[in-house]
Amino acid sequence: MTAIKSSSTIQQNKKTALAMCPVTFTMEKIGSYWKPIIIYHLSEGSKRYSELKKAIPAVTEKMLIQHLKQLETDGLVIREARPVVPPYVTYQLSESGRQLLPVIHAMATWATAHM
Amino acid sequence: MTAIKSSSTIQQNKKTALAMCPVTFTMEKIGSYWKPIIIYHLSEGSKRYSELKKAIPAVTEKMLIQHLKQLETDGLVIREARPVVPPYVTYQLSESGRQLLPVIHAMATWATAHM
DNA sequence: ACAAGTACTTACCCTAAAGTATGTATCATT
DNA sequence: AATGATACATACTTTAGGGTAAGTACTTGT
Repeated sequence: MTAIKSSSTIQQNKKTALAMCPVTFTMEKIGSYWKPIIIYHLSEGSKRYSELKKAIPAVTEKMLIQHLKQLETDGLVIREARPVVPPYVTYQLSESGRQLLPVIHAMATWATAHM
Repeated sequence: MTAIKSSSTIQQNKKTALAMCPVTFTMEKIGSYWKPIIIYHLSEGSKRYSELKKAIPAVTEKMLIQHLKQLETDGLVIREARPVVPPYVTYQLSESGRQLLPVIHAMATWATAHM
């Protein structure tokens, strides 16, 4: 987890933008270019960590778990770990995560119309 | 305009993500946290540069024109300059820019439901 | 002569996000 | 005893985005 300097101007601007702009709030949650991809793949249903890795070959492991953790703490995905060896961990969209799908879908339709 | 290193892995990953994921394509166009705000303010209609500046006090001039230029070259906004002094420049959403409004709206509704 | 207004432009710096590489724990299998 | 599989963790480096500050052009008003 990267440490953030809450005193920096960037963070201050983000704060005010967040307070005033709901769109920016959503961007905060899904605004990296890996997160929408992860969410998209989870829209098909629950997936193991290794399945996600296979489904998204370009992502590095660091990025993958980093974003999965963020999505989890943001309440968008649910992590389930079975206490077995080797580990068996699955990720699935939460309710608010699923409610993001219209957003994802709206973006996808716009993109396909304008690529 | 910041020079970008097209050889970097980041850019390579973006390319493959763009080719495969329409959502990422949309993110490329509106994925900074100023762009959605700018688009939102232009959704009310054509605005002068100085009006946008007043409407979004936190944005610096550099960021504002930088993103306006990008939005223009991406075909999302239309710039009109009247050849007068002092300059009179207006910005408005293009057709594809207006078609983004459902996306913005979807994000806003999700945000207000989950803040 | 000089300030003011408008729409930029440019040079420089700082930070957060992303990438690279390597390491860890646990048990089953060979 | 070594290897493989799984799901991470962590130290270090690079890069793109954003911020700061200052300057430009052109004309009108004082």
